[in-house]
Amino acid sequence: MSRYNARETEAKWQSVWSEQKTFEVGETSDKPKYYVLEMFPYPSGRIHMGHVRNYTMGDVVARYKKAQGFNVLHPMGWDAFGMPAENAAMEKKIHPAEWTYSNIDTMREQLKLMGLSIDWSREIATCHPDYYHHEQKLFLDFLEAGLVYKKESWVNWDPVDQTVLANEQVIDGRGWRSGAVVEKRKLSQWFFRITAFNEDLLDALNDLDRWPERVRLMQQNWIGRSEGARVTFDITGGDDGLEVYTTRPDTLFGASFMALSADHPLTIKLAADNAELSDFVDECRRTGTSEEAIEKAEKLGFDTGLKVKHPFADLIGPDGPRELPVYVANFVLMEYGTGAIFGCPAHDQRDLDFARKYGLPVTTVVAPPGEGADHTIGDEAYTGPGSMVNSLFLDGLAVDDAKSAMIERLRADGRGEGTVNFRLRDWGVSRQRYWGCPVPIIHCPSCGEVPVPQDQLPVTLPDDVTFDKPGNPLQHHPTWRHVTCPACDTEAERETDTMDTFVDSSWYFARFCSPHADVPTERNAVDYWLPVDQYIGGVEHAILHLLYSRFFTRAMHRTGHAALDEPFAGLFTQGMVCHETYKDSKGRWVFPDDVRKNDDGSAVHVETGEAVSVGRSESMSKSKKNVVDPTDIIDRFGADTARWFMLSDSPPERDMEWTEAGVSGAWRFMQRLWRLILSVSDQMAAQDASEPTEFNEPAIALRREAHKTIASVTEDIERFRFNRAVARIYELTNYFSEIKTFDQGGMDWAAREAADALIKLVNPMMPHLAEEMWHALGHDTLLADQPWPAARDELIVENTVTIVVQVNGKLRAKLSVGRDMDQQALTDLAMSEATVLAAIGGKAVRKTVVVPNRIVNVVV
RNA sequence: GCCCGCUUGGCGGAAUCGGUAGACGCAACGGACUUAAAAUCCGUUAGAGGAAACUCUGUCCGGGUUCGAGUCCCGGAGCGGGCACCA
Repeated sequence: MSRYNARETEAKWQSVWSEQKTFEVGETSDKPKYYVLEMFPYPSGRIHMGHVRNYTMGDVVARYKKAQGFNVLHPMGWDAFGMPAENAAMEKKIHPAEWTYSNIDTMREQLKLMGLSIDWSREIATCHPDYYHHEQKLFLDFLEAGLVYKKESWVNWDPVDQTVLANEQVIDGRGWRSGAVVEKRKLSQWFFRITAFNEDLLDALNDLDRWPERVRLMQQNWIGRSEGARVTFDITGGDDGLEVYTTRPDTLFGASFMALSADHPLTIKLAADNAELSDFVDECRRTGTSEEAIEKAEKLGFDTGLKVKHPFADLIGPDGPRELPVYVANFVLMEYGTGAIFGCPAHDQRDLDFARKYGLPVTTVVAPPGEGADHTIGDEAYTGPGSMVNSLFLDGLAVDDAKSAMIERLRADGRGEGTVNFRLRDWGVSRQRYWGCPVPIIHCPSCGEVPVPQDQLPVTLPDDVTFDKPGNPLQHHPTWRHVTCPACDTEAERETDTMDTFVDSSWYFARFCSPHADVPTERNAVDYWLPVDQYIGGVEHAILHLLYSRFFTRAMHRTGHAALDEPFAGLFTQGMVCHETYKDSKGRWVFPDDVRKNDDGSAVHVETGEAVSVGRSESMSKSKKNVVDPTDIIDRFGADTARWFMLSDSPPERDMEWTEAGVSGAWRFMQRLWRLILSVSDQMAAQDASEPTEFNEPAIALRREAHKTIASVTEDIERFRFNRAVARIYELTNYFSEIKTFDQGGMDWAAREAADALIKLVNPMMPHLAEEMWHALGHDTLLADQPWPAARDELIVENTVTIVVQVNGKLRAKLSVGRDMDQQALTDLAMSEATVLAAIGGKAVRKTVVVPNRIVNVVV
């Protein structure tokens, strides 16, 4: 019997699908639409196993939904702007565009080897002017709608590379590339007003019922809504008021100091003629922003000498906090709240540490249950519930009641109000880089910031750039930025900042609906396809990309480019692909390909024969060399083997381990299934034979197995339990393999039915093999166009059931009886079993619990 | 520090309405076929006792609810993830 030749067969069906445009779709179908999308790849060079896992899952869903009768959109594109292309330009002297497009060509070919059901006619690359043209249009529309603005802000500045760095690119206070100590600089930056939607972005999370709970929680925390109050303190001997934000207005009578951010306007004003304070402010700014730096940084304050009056000073006795000293403190952030706080040491740990350090009073205002006004605070602030003390009109109230009472009183006195505060900040998108979408703005000395007129879009990147000096090549370009002002026709300059690459990926799912349109989105197409019904990708994008996309969709809605707010109706976050790690005796990482495992589990280097130590399994990464090249696997075993293994064993949301043994297991199954279909094919009924009226027992049993499998695989795919679906398919295959003859009592017909069903169930996972088997059984249709099989419930019901007999909850016997047996008869039968009687041991039966068709539990 | 998740054989994992723990796969072991190997096929495989029928113990640990708990509740440990000078 001939072995299944994956390489030839896969190439054959891939070209058939391509020639017949099997997966190309339009908007005019009668079928309901279904949009399946996997996060598009960055063209880094070659595809990796993470891509294979991601796109296999998406393809299972896409092929399954197509079989279920949906008009399925399943597109692919390239997230093609970004730093690595510029790094390659600097290191390898190759133009970013050339590097990127050549990577795209390589990766497209690799992806095509996987046999994905993708509509390649919709392919896009974000670095192509056809794409970023429309991104610039969106930017200008958002600008007009007030959703884009420019402001000065503090950024991480790398003085060597002369660029702004994202927080993630600052490691231990140093630039990740240059190693230079990062400075904080105030720069003019473009921002997207994501905070315009903060309440809605938070509330709408509740309706995303097909998103993982975890991701919704992460976004919720990121948006960070808190309820509190703004309170104004008057500066003693001045006209100005200082406003603070607090979530604990109830503790206002426990206040003992006020602290300002180093970047607070008042701080800056004071520092102007106070050298000591000015030095302190500089010191604060030098403090690293890394987690570690913050952890280690001492809480420092600088006493400005200023005092503020407590809002209720008139009510407070001479011993109370009528006046508070004003400090500048290194732990107060200008970006959160108002950049100023009042400190209540008794009920906030950080305030307590600060108060102890600077000898400030600590007054208890919340007494823990059972304690009174004389309760004293030691080294630990009390943050629990209790009743108010030392707080005049709040005394005796519980914390929550005191909060509302205080807010009400502040409002009545005009001293403050209850407010909601968000942690979420506007999205700074300016990057001083070449390989990104140019911001379509012209700076005119007389007109200010002028949008590039529609008919001058796109603002394209110049090709002739150099990367031989630090900074933004667009700045160094001799002519590119010199233009005339569209408004007044005098000399002006282009904006040389480009946009954060997260902007590119914030709307690509919409562009896929009408990828060749001369506007950002064709409304009939986006209205038809969006939202994405199933989005699949790594959990590492749980916050940024997914939040930005949710913002963008709202902004596109507001500017008329779409008619919905939520881009992704369903989201699935997949786990990573892991592999064992290997190191040689010198501690250098070794590729799995260079390792040979011995039977005892030890490992040696293939070439040198030197012993290699086996480390724990970690997510595949180039730096640890624990990577396996997907095309290598596809070349040796076929794409179907790789796909099948990806789906086997591990639940898709969890990390999986890639093993050679697992791959060969998948390959063996592929061969086994092929042999099974060939061996039974000549015993099957003809394709068009009508269903017999009678079936013998083996035929009924085979049909039951087949229909049970159809039902559970369908359910498993619907619920993203691919590992279970795989197990069910193994079971049916095993069952099928044990039957030796198919020639009587309707068995030939049942065999045809079961084989067709099995092939259709396997199709989303191993489409090439399935297509080949389909044709081997004499079908002349394309399996990719065939409907999903329907499970017939009446064939699944079993007439015989197994009843478990327990005594005091312990298994003692199993009975095989007819379905729906009378409870008393069942109990009698159970009580006649020797093992049951032995377990009862002559004791009196207290009661018997009977669960129909399942269990009898005798309690003694 | 706050929030969230996970913990089941040698391994990945099934069992999620509270009702047979270990489906399915991998690995291992034994056997058949073969001059031999590969491939394939058959069998065993949670632990302990027993010739066997069977019995006992078992789902991270300690309690609890229940006729019955991997599953529900309380407390704890370990691992992983998110957020964090957030006022």
